[in-house]
Parts: sequence; C-alpha cells; structure tokens
Amino acid sequence: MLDIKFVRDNPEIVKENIRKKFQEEKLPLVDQVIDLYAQALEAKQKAEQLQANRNTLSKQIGMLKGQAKKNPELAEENEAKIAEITAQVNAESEERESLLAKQTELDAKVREIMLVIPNIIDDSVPIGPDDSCNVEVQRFGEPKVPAYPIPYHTEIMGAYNGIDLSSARRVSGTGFYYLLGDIARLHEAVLAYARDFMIDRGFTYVIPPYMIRGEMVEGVMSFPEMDAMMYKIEDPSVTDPKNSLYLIGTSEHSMIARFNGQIIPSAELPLTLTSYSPCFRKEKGSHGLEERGVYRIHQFEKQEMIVICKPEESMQWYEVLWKNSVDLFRSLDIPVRQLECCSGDLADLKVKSCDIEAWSPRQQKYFEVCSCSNLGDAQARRLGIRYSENVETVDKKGRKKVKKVNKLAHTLNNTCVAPPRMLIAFLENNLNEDGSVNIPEALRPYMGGKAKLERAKTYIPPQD
RNA sequence: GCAGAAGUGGCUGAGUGGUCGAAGGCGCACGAUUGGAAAUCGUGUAGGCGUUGAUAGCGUCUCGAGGGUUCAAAUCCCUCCUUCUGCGCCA
Repeated sequence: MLDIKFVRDNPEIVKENIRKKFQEEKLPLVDQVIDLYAQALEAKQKAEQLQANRNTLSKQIGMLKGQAKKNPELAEENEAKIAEITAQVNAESEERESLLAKQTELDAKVREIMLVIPNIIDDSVPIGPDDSCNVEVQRFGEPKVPAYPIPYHTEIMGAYNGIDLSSARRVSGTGFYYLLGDIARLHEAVLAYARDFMIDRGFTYVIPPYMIRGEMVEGVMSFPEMDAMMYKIEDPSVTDPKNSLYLIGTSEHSMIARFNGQIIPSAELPLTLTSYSPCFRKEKGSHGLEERGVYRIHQFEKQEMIVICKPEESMQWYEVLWKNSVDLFRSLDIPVRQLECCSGDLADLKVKSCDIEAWSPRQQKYFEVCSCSNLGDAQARRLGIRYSENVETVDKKGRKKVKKVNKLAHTLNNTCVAPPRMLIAFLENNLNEDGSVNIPEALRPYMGGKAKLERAKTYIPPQD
C-alpha cells in the first residue's frame, strides 16, 4: 500500500511501476484515485468548517448556561439565546452529516483502490510478466544426481514406516498426514535445529498465537486471499465477525499483527524475531493439493523469521535474511539456489522478493522451500507500525527542544524452514543407495546422536 | 463458563453532560543555579488527518473499540473487547 500523497505527487512513477508489473488494467486507477482523493479532501474541509462552527456555537451555550447558574435573573434571557443558537446549529446539521457521510464513503473508495495499486518495486527487480522470467541469481552446493534411483518422497518415508496418508485421508481428508517414528522425529529435529540456528544468529524466539481475530486478518491480507487461505473457526456465540477466530496460514500473520498500531522506540529497532507455528491453509484456487505426497497440504509447520527495521536498513536485512536460509540448508547438505522474483510475479505489497529453492535429485530440478520478502513500508502503512525517533528542534522562544517524530517502519519476512515439505529435499539429498539416510552433523544432536537412519525391517521397495 | 469491579496521556491518578484533549504527581526534555553533580526553581511535554516551507500556528477527530441520545459526551444508553477478584472447569 502506497501513500496516497505519493501517488498524487508522482502519478507517472506509479504508472510506470504498474507497467513494469504488467498490470495495465490498473493504470486508470491512478487518475481515478487522485480524483477521488481530491473530492474526499474537499468534503472533509467543508465538513470541518461546519464542525468548527458548531463547536464554537456549542461553547457559547455552555457559557450562557454557566452564566445563568451564577445569575438566575439572566436565565430567561439566556434560554432565548440558547434556543436561537440551537436552531442555527440544527439548520446546518443536515449538510454537516451529509458531508461527513460523503467523506467516509470517498475515503473507503480511495482505500479500496490504494490496496490494489502495487508497491513501488526496487530498481534491481528483473522485469517480466510471470514466474517464467524469475531469475536464478546464484547456486549454492552442487546439484548432484546419484547413479541410483531416488524414489518418490512418500516412498522413502514409507520405507521407514514413517508416513500414513491413507489413514489421514480417512480421518481428516486429503491434504493431511500422519508422520511416524524416525520421520516424525526428523520433522521435529529440523524445526528444533532451525530454531537454535536462528537464536544463534541473534533472533528472538517467539511462539505466537495460532488463531487470530478476523479484524487482524483483514489487516494482513486482502479478502480474496483470506477466502482462499484461511480457515475460520465457527462459533455461534461470537456475533461480531471481527472477533471470529481464524487459524493462521503462517506465523507472519500473528507476528506482524502484534505490532498493529504500535509505536516502537527507535532504540529497540531492529526487531529480529524467529517464530514457530503450525500453518493451516485451504489451498483453494492455488495449484491444488498434492494428492500423493506432502508437498502441498492443509497443515504444516514452519520456523519463520521476521524483521522490523528502519527504512534505510531494510535492504541490508533482506540480504541477511535470504542468506540465513541458504546457510541453514547448506548445513544440512542440501544444494539450493536463489531465484529472484521478477516484477510480474512479485505480490503487490512487495518491494523485492526471492525464493530459496532446494535441489530435487529425483525430479532433477529445484523447488521452492523458502520465500524472502522486503515489504518496504507497505505493510507498516496498512497496519500502522511505526517507530519514534528523537529530532532536535527549536521552539518559538529559540530554545532547543527534543521532539519525537513517528515514522513508518519497514517489514521483512522469510521462511527459515517448513517441514514436511522441507523433508522432501532432505530425504532425497541425503538418501544412500542402500536406502539409509545420512544425518548431517548439525542435525545429529536433535536425532539422538545418530549419523544415519536405517530403514525399517519391513521395507517396501520403491514403486515409482 | 458464571458473578462482581474496572479500562483516561510514557506511568500514576482526578474528572459523572458545557470554554475538558483532559487537574495534580512521577518520568522525560530544555534552561537557570553549580567548579561539576545531586537537590531546587522555571519552561515544555499524546497521536491521526487537513492547511503550511515548517517538527510553527490554526482547524478537526481521538479518554479500550464500535454504534446511539444531545446544540454539546471521558461523563448517559447499547453491543463488543480486555483486565482484576471470587466461584466453577481444565493441561
């Protein structure tokens, strides 16, 4: 979300940015929103004039009442004056109300359009209409293809008696899973390792709420996104929809909502947080559920990192964040690459974003495991996340003064690791020919010191 | 979940219809005093929006949130949220 004043003063920049994102259909919105905003301002100014007038008259009534209390002989005379003033105020009230209503209506329209006008992308973002133009920036680790076949990930898991999808379908439906034994342990080990990895890099570990109010969801996402992703908890005793609870789709929701409307003292910035949560997603209208595996599912767990910082520091943090993911995956012997999102594939709120993709020796291609974004001040403007800075100023008597100035912060987020999808990459890359799975050294403390996972005795051979 | 009480600025706390965006105190900032400091004294100290060169001035809105009554609401009415106390229930 941009600043409406920026749009008004720089319509060409905003339009050029829309073109860069291949959203030509939004071009007319720019002039439209500028016009609506001008109308809203006009209504506001007129309404405020009338309100000022009413306030002055009202205060006169107050004075007259006070006078009459002290001098009862004035009561009758003042009552007459009051009646006169009341009539005058009432005469204007209809116009005042209608101007206010008009302003509210226009403001809502302006906001509606502003939510759709994309954030200004960074100059470094490659230009292209869709994800086919995303750019591989750099590879980390050698993408190896072993001489032996790599089975489908559920079969690797199955060989360890580590997954039960058919029961999950019976109990909960498609898109759910039971993980068992060593595979379940591996799942938790990866999360615990990622948690400590981030703590070692100075991030504060957070366990956030897994359900948040509708009011907050509206702050972090648009209605179509919300409808496509969020599960709502049905509770007939909750009457107001803004109090309805939703299961979070990512801990970013509860992590960012925490700062909704807050003013953070600048000394506390940057806030570097790493949060754990289960994530629940309908996956409605997206690429569809992965019927056979755990790539796209209704429920997964995620270690996330978020940063709230001053605007001038956000690009540096962006670099730090995606590199954290690379380092984490490399420490688990998984080859990855950084894929930069091109302009057309960049969500409207984002200034710059990249995916970290892990190598799949089975598919012999990379697939998305992390997504790192710099949202600039767009999210902060929408949610009112600000920080206060002391500015030296001089008062009217020429003395030095320190004034607090509040500014919008920048927000960033990145996936640290999100199993079970991440386990696909882990198992495929660490699988040996004999079916055992190497546990990289970093993970061993979380796997009871084991260097290798040995498959279950009742081994079911790959049936790819 | 039930019953009772309460939510006011950075904090504390007054204010039950009228020059109240809000007394007093604490804190903080600047200044005076001092060799320097403490103490003391003085001045100033919420945010959004609009106007503006402005971080000045002026206007407007905001006293948990939203709605209502009124010429006028922190104050009265309704709904919701949160907190505290007691009971119940539970890991």
